Amino acid sequence: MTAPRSTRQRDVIARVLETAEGPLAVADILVRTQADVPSVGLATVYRTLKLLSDQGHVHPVTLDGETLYEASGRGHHHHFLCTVCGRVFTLHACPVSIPAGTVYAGGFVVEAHEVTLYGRCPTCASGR
Amino acid sequence: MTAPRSTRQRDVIARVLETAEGPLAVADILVRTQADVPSVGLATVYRTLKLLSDQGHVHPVTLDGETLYEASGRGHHHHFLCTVCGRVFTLHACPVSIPAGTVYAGGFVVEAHEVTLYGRCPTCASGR
DNA sequence: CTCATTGCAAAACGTTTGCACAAAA
DNA sequence: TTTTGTGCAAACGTTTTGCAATGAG
Repeated sequence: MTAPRSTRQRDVIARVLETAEGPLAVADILVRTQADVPSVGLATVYRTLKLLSDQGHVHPVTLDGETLYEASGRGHHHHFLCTVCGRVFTLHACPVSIPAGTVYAGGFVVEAHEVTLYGRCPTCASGR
Repeated sequence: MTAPRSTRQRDVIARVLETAEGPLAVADILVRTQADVPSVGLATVYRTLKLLSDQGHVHPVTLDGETLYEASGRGHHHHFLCTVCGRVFTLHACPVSIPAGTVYAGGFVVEAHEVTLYGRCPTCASGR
């Protein structure tokens, strides 16, 4: 196999995702990348995200109609979207127990699941 | 209040959604509507979907990056996306028990939840 | 040198909007 | 008539792609 050549842009974009607290919008990824590589363009961000996705290092999360990206390999988790401030949080708790291969609801073989919770985050819930 | 005037297009689009087995893509809604009203245009479909959404008769579902629409008022349900045939199914079973108001994962007040299951639908699972 | 990667600008795609015309009241 | 709804085409924002120039080996 041919190992992809390492490039500054790719490394920076990968690190932006890896160090993020949660999933990021493309526009967000662009500005964070430009903090290190000011000349980087939008096309490169999109191309790199596709490449990293194909390699499995990153994956898209569609949340509330917005496409965000997050680093893979962080273990099983879900997302919480605060209906007040709009921020997205990563929750490592899981309210679902359906092992892969479970036959559910009359014949549906479940391989994976995704849960999105909506409500008030700790900050917004405390009235501040 | 002014009751919206009934129109053929609107009625047909609403009925398309109401009689659908699950959420539909906009392109799908267009062709199904054109079966009854061949002259209908895409803009009218979008405008009508927005109107029906604002009235609460219909709501968008973003699934796997695609925006689909389904009729409201069908009770609590979730979606199953078949990884083989790509079809979306509506499941009235719910694998989550988090009543509204539950404080979850250390301070997150949950008001609603959404679950998407991935796997093989009954047809694809039976090897046909 | 060769060849993958980049930035830019143009194209493509899904969705929205302006406007003149048609339909309903 | 007045008013609302419609179709078309243009506009819009986001994502993708063609291409010439750059950068790495």
